[in-house]
This record gives sequence, C-alpha cells and structure tokens, in this order.
Amino acid sequence: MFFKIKNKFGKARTGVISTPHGEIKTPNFAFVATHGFIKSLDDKEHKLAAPELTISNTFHLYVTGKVNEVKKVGGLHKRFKIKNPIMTDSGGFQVFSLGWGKIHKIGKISSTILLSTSNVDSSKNPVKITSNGAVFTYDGKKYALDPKKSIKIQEDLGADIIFAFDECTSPLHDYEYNKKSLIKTHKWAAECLKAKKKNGQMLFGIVQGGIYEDLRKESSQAIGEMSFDGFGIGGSFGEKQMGKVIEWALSGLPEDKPKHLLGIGAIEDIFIGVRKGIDTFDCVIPTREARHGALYSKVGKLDIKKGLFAKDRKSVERGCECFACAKGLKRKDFHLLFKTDKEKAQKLATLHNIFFYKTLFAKIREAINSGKKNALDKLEKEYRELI
RNA sequence: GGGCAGGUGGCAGAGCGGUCAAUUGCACCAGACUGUAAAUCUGGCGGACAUCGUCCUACGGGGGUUCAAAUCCCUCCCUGCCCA
Repeated sequence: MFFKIKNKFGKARTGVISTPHGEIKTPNFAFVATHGFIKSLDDKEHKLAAPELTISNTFHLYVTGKVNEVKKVGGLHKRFKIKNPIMTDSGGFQVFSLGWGKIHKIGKISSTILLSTSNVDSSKNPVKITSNGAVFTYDGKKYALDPKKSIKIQEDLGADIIFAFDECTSPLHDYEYNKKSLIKTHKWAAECLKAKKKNGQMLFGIVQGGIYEDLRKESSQAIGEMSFDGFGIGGSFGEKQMGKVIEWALSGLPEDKPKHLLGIGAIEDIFIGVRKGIDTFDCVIPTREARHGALYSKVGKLDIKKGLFAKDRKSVERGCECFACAKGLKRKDFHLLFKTDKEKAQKLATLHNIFFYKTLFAKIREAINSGKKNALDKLEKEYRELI
C-alpha cells in the first residue's frame, strides 16, 4: 500500500504517501512548477524553498519540446535536481484554460453561472475536443493530446504521481455540457489505466461533474470503481459550493486511497478541503501572488508594493523563518526591492509564500494529529485575516 | 551683455490654432489572481456635484490677436547651453 492513514479527526485525516522519492506527509501542498522549477526560482533557489511536493505540467513540457530531453536524463527529478516527490498534471486543465477558459474569460472558480448558447459554441474554441482527445492551438501551432499520449508523456517525465487525462469544464458550462463531458472523462480515465505500462508511478483518476450533485456523485462512483492509486477532484467549483462539491466528489471514492484537490489553494478553501478529507492540494496562488507582490502573513495578505509599506519597518510575518525574513528583510525592504530589483523581489517573495504555506500545512497536520477537539478551529482562527 | 533652446498636471515627457482636462511612462490609489496563455491584468488619477454627464479652474506671470489659444504675437520672470 502506497498510502497509510495515520490519524483521523472527523473526516479530516493525516497520513503518509510513500513514493520512490520519499514520503509525503498529508495533508500537504504541491507547489506549481509547470516547466520543472517553481516560477522565478532557479535550481539553487528551488532547493532553498525545499517544497515537499511539486506539480509539473504535461502540456507545457510537451509543447516546449522538453519531454525527450527530460526522458533522456532519466526524468524530472534528475533533470531539475529535485529530490522530493513530484506530480505531473495530465494536460486536462489546459483543455479548459486554453480553450473555454479563454473564451469565457474566466478561471475555474466563479460566482456566476451564465447559461447561454454562446458558452457552448465549440466552433469558437481554440481547443477542439473530441471523444478521443483534444487538439490545442497554442502559439499558432497545433498539438494533440489524448489519454494514451498523456500517460506516455507522463511516464517519460517520470513523476511519482501522475494524473488521468480529463476534460476540465468551465464554470460557465451548464448541466448538459457537463453531463456529456463526463462520458468523455470517464472513457478517458479507463484508457489511461489501460495505457499505463510503467511501475513506480501512482496514477490518480479525476472526478468531474461541475457543480451538479448527481453528476459529481455519478463521477465519483464511476472513477472510484476503477483501479486508480488515488484520486483527484477537478473541474469547477463555484465560490459557495466548494464544500458541497468536494463532499459529492468524494462520496464514491474508497476511503483508504489518497485524494487530491486539483488547483485549489486559497487558505479558506484549504481548510474546507482538509475538513472534508482531502489529502493533497496544488495551486498557483502562493507563487503567482508572490510574483505579483502579495506576501502572506497571518495579519492578512500584504500588497507589499503599496505605498503604505514604504516605511514599514516591521517584518512581513512575525517570527517567519523564510530565507528573506531570516536575513532580516522588512516590509519596507520588500517594497523597495519590488521597485529596484523586481526579479530578486519576486524570488524572495516566492520563498516567503512557500515557507508560509509549508508552515500552514505542518500546523494543519499537527492539529489533526493532536486529536484535540478544537485544534483545527483554533488554527483556522489564527489565519482568520486570510479567510 | 550677445546668441540659442526651453518653461505643460506629483515627476518625466508628448501636443504646437478648434476633435485638449490635455497621448504616454513613472509614482500614487483601488481591485483581481484557485490542476500557470499572466515575471501579470483591470480600473482610477485637476476640483466640485457626481449615472452617461454637467459646471469650474488650468499648460511660468501679465497683456494681446482670433468666433476659438497649451498651441500665434508682445512683454516680464525663471532655467539650461554657447560666445564675450
């Protein structure tokens, strides 16, 4: 067994996923390293950040022609000098983000559901989706991806955990679209399992179904019955439905396998996920927002580029031991650095937010392991400014 | 003293008779970012009322030409460079 549950508190749980590159203590967070490294960091800085888990991307590594190069040196770990476990996403998200996401001008979380025929007019979609796979138009070129090919690439990349190729639907897609899409995603899931040849990698199946209870439950049941090593919950959630959707999506999955919540990572959503029984998360939020000047702290997210921080001599987060804070960088230093040396500022901000997230997850595990009734609530209150 | 070039919103810097409350950049303010198309994007940025909008004060000071001036003329002040 690759996964051991250690402690449970309600549905929340701690555990350990064993991989060829070490153990992942859960709950845990995969920092997004699309092209190999976390954005803005080089190999040394990546090492300094010491992410316990990262997730790279099949689509981007494929279209930038890096797959063969990675394969030749023996996989992502070797190519990028990464010792810790790595996941790769299948490219399923790009079916959405480069397709409907562009047309709908929207991310995977939305508070509005706009039902209109133009939202499903696939002639406008730069990604052509058929029952067999998807053809992307990207940078003026065409790239095809399907379950078999995605798995092959992911085997070449050699991550510890790989994902099934799915269709991530848009928040603006209606019930009918999601229902049809689900047939595809389930068919593709079976094809992925069949295509998998290599051992030593865990393959996670993905539950879809949008924000619709019956579809989520149906998908959960169908995917849950397949012989995946773990499961991802993908697709759109809607701002208010997050908890419910997770619950439905987990309803048909075997308890003793790891559950990953794809692409979710706002602090408040992490707490929701953990309480529902999610083991791992991944999200661009901590790293992207760092580059954009948002530094995480329990007293709130600091938009460090704002004028009010120009003379602020306080540290970003009291007692923070990230590389930058440990060196004595204060809020005003970060503020100035974003003006004088943006690249360096982005690196340091990235290191800070990674440290912040790692600390958060360590505390979440601690809270669950403590077995104390209010430990998670107390922790959540500590982070109230971010929720 | 002579010659030349200039003085535009917090700064830099366009505009050189009407379409100019004035391009653009920086700064500033507000917002966004959830399996990375984003090392980013979107608004605002003279004042007042404020919904498109309306009114006021504005392109160094003063005076003039004109239906109309940031834009043309005169004059004064200031700045930079060059020659004495």
